[in-house]
Amino acid sequence: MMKEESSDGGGRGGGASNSWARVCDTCRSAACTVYCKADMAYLCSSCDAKIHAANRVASRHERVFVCEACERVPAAFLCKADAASLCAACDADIHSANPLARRHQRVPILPISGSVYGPSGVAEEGFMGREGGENEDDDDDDEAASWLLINPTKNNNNTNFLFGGEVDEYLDLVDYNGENQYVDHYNHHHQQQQQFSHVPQKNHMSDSIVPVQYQFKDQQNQQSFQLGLEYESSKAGYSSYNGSISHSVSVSSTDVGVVPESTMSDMSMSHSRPPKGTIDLFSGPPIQMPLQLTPIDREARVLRYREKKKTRKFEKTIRYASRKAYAETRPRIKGRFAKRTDVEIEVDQMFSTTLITDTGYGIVPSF
DNA sequence: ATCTAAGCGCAGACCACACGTTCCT
DNA sequence: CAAGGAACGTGTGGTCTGCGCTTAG
Repeated sequence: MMKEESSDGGGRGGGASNSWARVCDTCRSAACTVYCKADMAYLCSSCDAKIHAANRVASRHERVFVCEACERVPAAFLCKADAASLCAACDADIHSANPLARRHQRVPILPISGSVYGPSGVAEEGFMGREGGENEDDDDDDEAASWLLINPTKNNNNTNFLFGGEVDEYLDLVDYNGENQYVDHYNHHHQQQQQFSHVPQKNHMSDSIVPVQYQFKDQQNQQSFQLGLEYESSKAGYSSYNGSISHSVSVSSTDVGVVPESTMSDMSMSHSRPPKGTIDLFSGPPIQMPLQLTPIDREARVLRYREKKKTRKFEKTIRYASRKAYAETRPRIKGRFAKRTDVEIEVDQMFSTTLITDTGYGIVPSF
């Protein structure tokens, strides 16, 4: 879904967004976040707030969020699964990538009118309070923050194990989870919870994404919870995808304080205690979270998260075509690779020799 | 309303081995 | 410092298996 460097006007760079994001038509510095139909202008959230909060007429202007993928054209669809506003092109691009993506439920995006920054919507401080605030990013921000960042005042002693990784791993986790449907459930709360200062410490688990479920696979009496979400997966008709997601997101709510405590409490979690017989891995003293994120750091991390989210790919990527070719020709027993017999090796050698002599080329890995 | 069994779907494990990377001489 | 070899780690796909969820009885 790589975006081409289109030439449809709109300056590049600028602000805290992508270098190729369209910049605000007003301030010419920040990345635009909404498109005002009435003004036919792309505006950053700051200018949008200023302009459309100026008077009642202006506040009635219908705006639409800019596509979160290309950030260059107005969004046409809202992907519920990704919690992302996408233009038609990006929507088609992203959701044709693989069968899972195709199952994402999208709805035509509705224009915004009135003040999205006002108190009626969300607390101004929370929604627009940050410098260079990106309102369309707030879902992402909140999403990221809700997972990455822990309420410093309630330093949950359960959070450290699972989310012991550094923030980027957090991000990866969220990224991995893909589905952001919990955002809606969390938004309201996290919009009031923008001040996070602690992030987990880096762990030594791995440098890659590890599904949450995997880490607790062996724990008995694991009680999955789905972050208080009603996925309505089967009802919605994308059971398989949501199923997998639920696997990813599902964690032992009892054993792990995956979610910031405050969130947990708001979710009316019914499983607040480990079941009897299980080992509470998190009952120990809380690990200190020394790292404090400055707003800039936070911004950078959220941006990085968003970048990764945009470029994520669900399809399997073949890094070594030669290995793929070998794997496909390799003998198998019940799907498993089997040892080659001498005869097979000789045949292979004959073929490879023939191939080289015929074509003049050997098998060269293609990257 | 609750329990149980059956059915279904998905994620992960498994295997051998060529190739890439790292380390050492 | 460069070159060569050894050792080790990685990646690849089809099938099986276990687990969780849904549905029916």
